[in-house]
Amino acid sequence: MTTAAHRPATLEDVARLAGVSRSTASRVIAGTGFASPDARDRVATAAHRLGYVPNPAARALVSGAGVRLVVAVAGTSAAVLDDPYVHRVVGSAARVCTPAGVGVALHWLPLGEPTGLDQLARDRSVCGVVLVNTTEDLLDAIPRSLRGRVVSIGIGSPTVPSFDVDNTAGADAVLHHLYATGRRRIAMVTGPQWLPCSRRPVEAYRGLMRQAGLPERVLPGDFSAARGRAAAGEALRRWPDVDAIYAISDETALGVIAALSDEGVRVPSDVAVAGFDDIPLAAMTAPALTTASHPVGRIATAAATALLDGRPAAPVTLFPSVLVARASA
Amino acid sequence: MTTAAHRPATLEDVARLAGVSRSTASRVIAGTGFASPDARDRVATAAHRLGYVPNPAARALVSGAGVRLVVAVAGTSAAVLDDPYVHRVVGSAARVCTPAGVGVALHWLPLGEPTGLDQLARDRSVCGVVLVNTTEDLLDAIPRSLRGRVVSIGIGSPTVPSFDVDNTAGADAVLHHLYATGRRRIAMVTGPQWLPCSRRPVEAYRGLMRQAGLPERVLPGDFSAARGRAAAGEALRRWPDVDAIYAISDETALGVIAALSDEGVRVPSDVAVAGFDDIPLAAMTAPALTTASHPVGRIATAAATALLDGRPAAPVTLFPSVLVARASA
DNA sequence: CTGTTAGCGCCTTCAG
DNA sequence: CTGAAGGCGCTAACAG
Repeated sequence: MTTAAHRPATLEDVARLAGVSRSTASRVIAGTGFASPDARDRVATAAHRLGYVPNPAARALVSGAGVRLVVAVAGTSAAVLDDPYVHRVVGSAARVCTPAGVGVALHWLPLGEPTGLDQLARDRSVCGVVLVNTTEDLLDAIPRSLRGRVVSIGIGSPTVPSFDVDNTAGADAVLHHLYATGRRRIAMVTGPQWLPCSRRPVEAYRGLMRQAGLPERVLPGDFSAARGRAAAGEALRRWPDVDAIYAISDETALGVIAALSDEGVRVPSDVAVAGFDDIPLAAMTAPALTTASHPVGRIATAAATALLDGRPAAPVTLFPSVLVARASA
Repeated sequence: MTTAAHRPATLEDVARLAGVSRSTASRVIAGTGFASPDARDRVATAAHRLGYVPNPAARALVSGAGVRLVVAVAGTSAAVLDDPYVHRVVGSAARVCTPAGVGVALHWLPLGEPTGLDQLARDRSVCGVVLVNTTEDLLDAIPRSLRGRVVSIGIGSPTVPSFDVDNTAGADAVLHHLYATGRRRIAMVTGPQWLPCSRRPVEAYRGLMRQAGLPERVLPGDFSAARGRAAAGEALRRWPDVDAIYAISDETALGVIAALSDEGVRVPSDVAVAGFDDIPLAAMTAPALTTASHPVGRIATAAATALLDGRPAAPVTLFPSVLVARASA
């Protein structure tokens, strides 16, 4: 801790100063194996005085561990990597990986050609892969050698633990809220068709509409605000009596509200609008957005932690999605 | 590319299959040094057939390079690491670092005790540090051994290249817009006091107000939407004639608008509101937010790229901040 | 132009 | 309980 040595101390330096062998120093610093209290103490002191910081790269090399955790995002174009959702996942992952000496990498998995995973499987610096926007095809394409080192934020499989929000329950809660507050002409803006986890809310919607004897009005979406704007216009045109629009993303919902306002339609008196995610700004818009929460940070943290821990995770970890009733619906 | 070998191929395997030495294989794969067209070809073929992927950790170990790029964020609490702005920086950095086999780590630098940097300096797995929320104290505390491996998103120093948005010009543009559209009682909500780059807009504001003979009305802020809500109330109470509120963050501006709406104050007819950043949602709120753009992604990309390239960057790289006039002001 | 020779910093059997 | 020895996968001088 004293001198800012120009050449950072190595384990060798610590061992020499402590008057022990590298092996012993290694044991006490890694906290593995035996060491006498005396040795333990001298090594600790030496390490402290030298300001010794272990080199994760060397450590990984010898133990075959890997120094990078890869966030692999499926999508139609590399632009998915700029998505705020993806950034939240990467940020949260980086935060938990840092203390372990692991860095985070960000990969794009082009939809329909899942060979990208093969390369990751052969990269010995990769300690694990977090799949985002997981599809069935993707799960099928996971190389055997990656087994046990892959988790999914979204759907999983017998060999790939899933960390996900309870989409169905979240959608149900919002839809019930809409119904309970008197809405009967409810339109829905979906997520991307190819994304499994955006199908569940649609099923929930169709089920409830059918059950209540209400018309089904589905508009395809892509989670974007721009799509929300367009979808609102379509909804108004096709179904002038619409009294609620449920979007599967807060961004989209805000786009819907913006378009509605432009058209002179009032929210929520004329048309109620609800979203999904509860992004930080959802509480700050006018009107404040009614939505279901989606703890992205906690999910990503759990997924990354499972990988770092190494031991097999539960097949499915579901995070609750709770209704947040605000002004927009 | 053929077999998904259970044990990933090493350079040794490639060399053997190609019938050359490890060194030669290394040269053609790393693209460094000489190699006959023949050797080059055979190694390439072998590597391809084996699906060889170099191990960045081993490579870094021997070349002394480092496998992690650290995003180090100064702040009063570790909660800064959850900031959307920070996540954007990390995401963008991860994207450019990935092809280089470098992972991204995320560190919190507690304000006022800059010893965190010492530890980073001694970690041989760190190839570079991107400072976020840089303060003068932080710049002073950078260990010599880190020189040339640190860049700053924010203020810099003779030894630390700065990548930043042109705050002054951005603030000027917004303020002039406010003035040009007839606003004369302009209040401002600042960023955190300790953050150097949030001081420049304040100076711009004071300068312009003084020059125009208008009253100075400054409210301390912290970039948060919650603070925006509170600040709007204060502004209304202290200066009932206020006709514009300029916040140094879009989140804060949206908080201001929300509070104003709650109070029955109309935006922009009663009070104009402007922000700073142009976050994606700024165009989707009602009213759409007038702001100045802040290309966080490009800035972070440039900063990370400079570190990866290794060669000294320009002392200051300024990104333009352009006025985006929408409905709120 | 190519192969040989040394390690990078660390962990992990093994004898002692 | 401890030290000696070997090697993780790769690159960087060197001689040939």
